[in-house]
Amino acid sequence: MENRSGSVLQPDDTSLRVPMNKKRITSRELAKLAGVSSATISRAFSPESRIGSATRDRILSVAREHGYQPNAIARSLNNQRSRLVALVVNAIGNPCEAEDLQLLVYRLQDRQLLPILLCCADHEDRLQLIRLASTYQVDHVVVFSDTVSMQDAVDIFHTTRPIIVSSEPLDNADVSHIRIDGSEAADQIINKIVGDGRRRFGYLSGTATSWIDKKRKAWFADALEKRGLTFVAEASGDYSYDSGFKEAVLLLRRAKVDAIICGNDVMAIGAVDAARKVLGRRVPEDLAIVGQDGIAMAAWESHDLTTLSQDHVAFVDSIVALIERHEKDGDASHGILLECTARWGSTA
Amino acid sequence: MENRSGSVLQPDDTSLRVPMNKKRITSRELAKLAGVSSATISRAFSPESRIGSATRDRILSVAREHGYQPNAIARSLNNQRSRLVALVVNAIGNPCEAEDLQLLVYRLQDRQLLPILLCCADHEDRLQLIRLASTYQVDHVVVFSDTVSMQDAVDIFHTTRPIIVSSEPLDNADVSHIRIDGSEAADQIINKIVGDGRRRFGYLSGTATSWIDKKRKAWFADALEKRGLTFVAEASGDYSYDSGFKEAVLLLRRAKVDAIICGNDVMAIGAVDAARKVLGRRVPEDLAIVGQDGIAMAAWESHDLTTLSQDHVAFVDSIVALIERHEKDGDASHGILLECTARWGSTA
DNA sequence: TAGGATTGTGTAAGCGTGTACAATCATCAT
DNA sequence: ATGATGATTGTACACGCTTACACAATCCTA
Repeated sequence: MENRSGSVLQPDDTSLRVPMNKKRITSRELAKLAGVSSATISRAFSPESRIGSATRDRILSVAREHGYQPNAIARSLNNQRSRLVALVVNAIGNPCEAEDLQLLVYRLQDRQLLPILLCCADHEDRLQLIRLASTYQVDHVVVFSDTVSMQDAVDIFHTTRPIIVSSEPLDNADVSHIRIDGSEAADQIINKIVGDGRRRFGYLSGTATSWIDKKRKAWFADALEKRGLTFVAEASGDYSYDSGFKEAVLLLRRAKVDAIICGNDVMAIGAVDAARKVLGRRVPEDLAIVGQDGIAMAAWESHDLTTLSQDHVAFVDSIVALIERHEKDGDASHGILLECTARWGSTA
Repeated sequence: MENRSGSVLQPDDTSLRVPMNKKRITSRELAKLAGVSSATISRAFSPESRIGSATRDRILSVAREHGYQPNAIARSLNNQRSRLVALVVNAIGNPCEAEDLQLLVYRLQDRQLLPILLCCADHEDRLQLIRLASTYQVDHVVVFSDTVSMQDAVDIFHTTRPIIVSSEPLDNADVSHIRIDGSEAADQIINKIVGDGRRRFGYLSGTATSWIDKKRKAWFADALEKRGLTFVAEASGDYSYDSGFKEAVLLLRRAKVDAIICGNDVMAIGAVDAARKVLGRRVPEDLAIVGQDGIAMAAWESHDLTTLSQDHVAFVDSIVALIERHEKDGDASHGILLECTARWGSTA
């Protein structure tokens, strides 16, 4: 406590701004300053409250002068409403999740909701992490990550109905969910590729623990089966470019395929690079490659990927719609179904 | 395939788990159940407290049984410590920010700190948004976005010393900052390109409101000047691929240049694509292109970009270090300087 | 065995809000 | 003129937790 340094010892430096290190002022102190009770302060800051408009103006002016803002923590404790939303995500390094997240955050901000971000991918104890977030009494939870089970989410957030993104039809009454279905689009894609005369398909899947990945694979497997075909080679990466690149090299070296379906776009881009630069195969002439997600990057000239694409705007709209319905009637659980579409590039 | 669920109530579905919609139990209620006072409950959950280990075990067991977790909002109100960190970002759609953010979030989570994410780019009233976050009594603020001024950050977070990322040397005692300097690396890059015989440089800058962008340009302009050169053409985008693509086309059509420096990697990739696909110029033979950021994608085979790269790990380490120093001694403000490095690809 | 130190627990007072209820006051119809 | 009415504001408590303080029980030392 002896060797304090910095601006503390400069009482002269009083600019017009609120000085740093000044303890935050409370509503009771502001009440003194404005000559009213703290209840009136509170009313001045909640638009629905009945309060004389002259009083309100005066209070707001004094508040501005002293840099007062109501303490959201105290308000949350009282209200039983925190205006916080937990977003449980695998990792935002993946462009697909980053793009969706970006959109969602904007939409939440517009509604004065603040997102708490939880990244599960590299966290050894996901549940502990999510449990921590749940103690902040978040108003809503959106689970993007398929590495945390729906039942765990329900258990941890007793009081909040989670919004789950999945590819399975769910019948759990305790959650609302958005189901992504790409079977139709996968069928179109397979139809086109088979129509081009290709018969030997490989699948390059993402993380093994991901059950969304299994579902994605099933969409294509079903489409192949309808035509009397199956995957003749398989490999498994981790959704990263590097893994797509490496696994594609291995797969192409050990198996004769003329088409590869990849678990996501980033891996598909890696696979294209591997095929062209390492194996010297022409894409799409010698080898068709298909991604999944429909990220912006897939449409760049340098990639121009054919991909099973999700409608990102509709997706985020759905999440926001579910949040709004939960705010209205906390009781009901809802489900939304979203269909994917084929986005045609030059790689298949 | 038959699923298209609306809002369906299913009251019979009672599993063995903690039932949904059960109101969260409080410490006082748990105290009754465990036959102790609520103070003892609190002690059981704070490791430093003096409490009999038998009592603690019993309480923790009863707590688990009833799904009790201390309410972090109430705890924060009491402690004056929320364990929340505000991350003020432009947009996470940009891979550079997404990668840094990803790393940082992991590091915060390891320290039991929870990030509140604020995206400023498309938000009309940034300050209002940030003000909202400040009411949550966040323990720390990290400002990545150069669209919000340092002084605004200080004003809004009176009580918290913001951590600012900038490219200017700051002498504001109220903030800690991390300064990114790329002048040395820019000089190396220019040296190499000039050594290759190129003399006509163009600059493709990012968002006009960004002053980091100005600084980046200055690094290269200075390096050119040292060699008696200047930028002979300029254009301005918004850090996106599309803008990089479009502006590069325009720039290349109206000016004769043999090298383009871009404000970030994503724009550089767009410029490369434009040069090759639209203008039919060979990169790097006819035209050198350089990016900035050093995102993972820049190193992909399909791009193999030469770029002025930041050390992302060191960057995030610095932020974490500043946070830890602030936790230790809230009084002092600190500064950290990070040098960029040149990362050589095949585009220059 | 006494007296102090140590340990474990309860009591009560906040932390900064929102809000039900009471109180005040001006307005207005009778 | 008077009581009813509605608009404002103050008072007091609750939200769920932590912690200073008090107090009882146990332990140690001489």
